[in-house]
Amino acid sequence: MTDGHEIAMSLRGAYLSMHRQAEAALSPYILTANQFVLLALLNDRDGVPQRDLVERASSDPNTIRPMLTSLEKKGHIVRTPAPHDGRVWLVHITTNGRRIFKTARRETNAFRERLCASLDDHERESLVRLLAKVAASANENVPR
Amino acid sequence: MTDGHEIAMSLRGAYLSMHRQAEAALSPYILTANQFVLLALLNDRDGVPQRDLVERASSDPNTIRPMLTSLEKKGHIVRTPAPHDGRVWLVHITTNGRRIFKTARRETNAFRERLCASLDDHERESLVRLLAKVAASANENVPR
DNA sequence: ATCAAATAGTACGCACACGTACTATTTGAC
DNA sequence: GTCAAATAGTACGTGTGCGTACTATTTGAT
Repeated sequence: MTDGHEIAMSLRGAYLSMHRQAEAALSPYILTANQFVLLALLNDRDGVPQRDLVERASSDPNTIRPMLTSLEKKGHIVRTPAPHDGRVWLVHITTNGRRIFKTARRETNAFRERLCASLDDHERESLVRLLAKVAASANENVPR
Repeated sequence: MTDGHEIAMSLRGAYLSMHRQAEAALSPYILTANQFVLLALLNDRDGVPQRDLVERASSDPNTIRPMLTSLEKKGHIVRTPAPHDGRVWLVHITTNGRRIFKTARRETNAFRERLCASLDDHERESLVRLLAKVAASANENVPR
């Protein structure tokens, strides 16, 4: 029987292995895996509050903040105050940030293809669907 | 189409959500999720070199060492020199460590059941199998 | 027997991941 | 209009996660 402990250990093992590979693949571009994730999110949609990135990255304000500071120092992003809400800062990816991101993405394609290599189309879709279920059920008992 | 990026983001999201839940569930027992993993491994088989734990925990010597130091300080484990190899230290779980582990495991059953709750038997088995494939394909291009 | 290579572990540093506690600003019930 | 509650973000501390560089010990080719 497959129990919760086994699922937890598999998920942990797969994530850590993937994360190590991602860090190694990205290091030539002086980007961490997490910084790459932020740039990918901003490449899709920028000019957004930090809160938006926190949610899209499945992360936490206390984690995102120093990463944004670091990306800002490198010139990959800028933050501007939101016009209609004094609490909010909007995060924008810079031209430079977009360029670095696209280069890093292109040059790390092999990493992403390796992730898929051992799975057929149906398995990939299943995996994403099952992981989404796990994330949802983990999150649902976190009320506000 | 499900691509590598989508798999990576799902895996990241599921792992981080699960990890947060695990930390929250374990905090009353003054155990982190990772310390719990080590105690679980030692509960299954102890008197083992640190290297063995590193592999079974999908981890790294530099990560395991401070965790063992911390568990040793709490009296949950002890380390003894290996009789036949002067480089090796064998890690043993103490009676106290085993007791704490079993209590923590019992009291966090709900967390592990939540992980399974949204998945049927077949889905659980699929998920574990697919995660193992992902971990294997991530690891296989890490030669010695 | 000798010594280079391999192996187990340590030391230290950077980057998350996230908790608690805080400030600044906005919203909404009255 | 007022003020409590909610929201966005900051500040700081602990615990991984893992890289680089190191010591101690063992192994294996010669």
